Amino acid sequence: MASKREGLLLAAKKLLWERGYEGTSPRDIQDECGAGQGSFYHHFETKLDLAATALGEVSADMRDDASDLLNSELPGLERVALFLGRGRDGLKGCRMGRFAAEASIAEPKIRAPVKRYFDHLESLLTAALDEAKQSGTLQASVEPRALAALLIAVVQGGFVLSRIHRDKAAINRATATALALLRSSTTSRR
Amino acid sequence: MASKREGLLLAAKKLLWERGYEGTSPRDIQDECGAGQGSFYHHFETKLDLAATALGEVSADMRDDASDLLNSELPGLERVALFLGRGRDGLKGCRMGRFAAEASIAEPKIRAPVKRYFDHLESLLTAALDEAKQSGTLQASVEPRALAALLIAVVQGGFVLSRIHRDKAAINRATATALALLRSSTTSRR
DNA sequence: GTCTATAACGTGATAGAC
DNA sequence: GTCTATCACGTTATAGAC
Repeated sequence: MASKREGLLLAAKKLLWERGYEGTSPRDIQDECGAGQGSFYHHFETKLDLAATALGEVSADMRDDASDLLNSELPGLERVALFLGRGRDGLKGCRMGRFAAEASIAEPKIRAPVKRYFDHLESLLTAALDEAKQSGTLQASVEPRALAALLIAVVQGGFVLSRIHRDKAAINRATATALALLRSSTTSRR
Repeated sequence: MASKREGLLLAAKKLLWERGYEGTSPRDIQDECGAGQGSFYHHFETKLDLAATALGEVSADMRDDASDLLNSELPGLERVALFLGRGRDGLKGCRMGRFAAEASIAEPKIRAPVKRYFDHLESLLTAALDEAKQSGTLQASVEPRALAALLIAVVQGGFVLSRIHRDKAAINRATATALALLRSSTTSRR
């Protein structure tokens, strides 16, 4: 029933990830999934409308993934280690962060799902770091919220490094170094 | 004499910073500096050619700035502190790093000046961190080169945070936190 | 719901006058 | 060197048939 609609959404998610909003035309999306102009504009009012729907779904999926990873029973710092240590392909870019440099980020419909993801991630990391601080694993001088933002920046900047150096692992070295630094500023060292 | 040529270059530098390569048309550049099509294609073969020239100059300027900042007489860690602590307007984006997410980064003429800047910056930071390690200010467990890449990632990711949260100071909080973390993992604490 | 045809506009570049 | 006119093509969308 909603076959073409789902196809268009799937194609949009793929191309928005690979090329961003400005780099993806309605025509590209149609060709990707074998739909015509009619299907596109029957199911979605504009390109922006389709992109907003697609990004809303991607944002929700990514928030769920982050929750699964950061809400475990493990100690706070180990949950953060899991987040930093999960392998990433730096050449693909972040499906949310890639829009930061685009003009399209000025569009509320684009920015909303993106910001919602980052706010959610920051909350999860802050909670984990706060727990680490309470338990004495982390130094008292660091503020969990500021530290959470820093770690998110490392991941986003890691994507930049990977793309520039054409080295998909550069981002993983950056996150590993961040974790090492975090652990080295830890109170309990046995 | 080379008045229009210089005007075109200046306009290109400005617009490439604000809108990126794909977001800037030859027409935009002409209008920005009051030149016609003729001037554009007399002085530059293509849009890519003009962009490469403009980015080459911006890259050189930025490398010089970085050298001035990081080659002082100060102790290694203090030079790094100067780099991290220099205020940035996170909403403007990095004139080199902003191309990382664009398809244009695949063009050798675009990528070359960008990569050259990041390589230079990494060398300068590595040297400063190496000195800090030699003098015992920094822990022996951290590798200067990996740490340098991490700090560059923090700055680039800081731009992403600022743009997404519409908070030009978000990047400065990220770099300040990175410096605090670096200092807290330091050996000599008086 | 899905298709093809078409339109209005912008892009990147060329031609040729001055 | 600089200008205006023009071009082939792509983009975002609308119209109307099936």
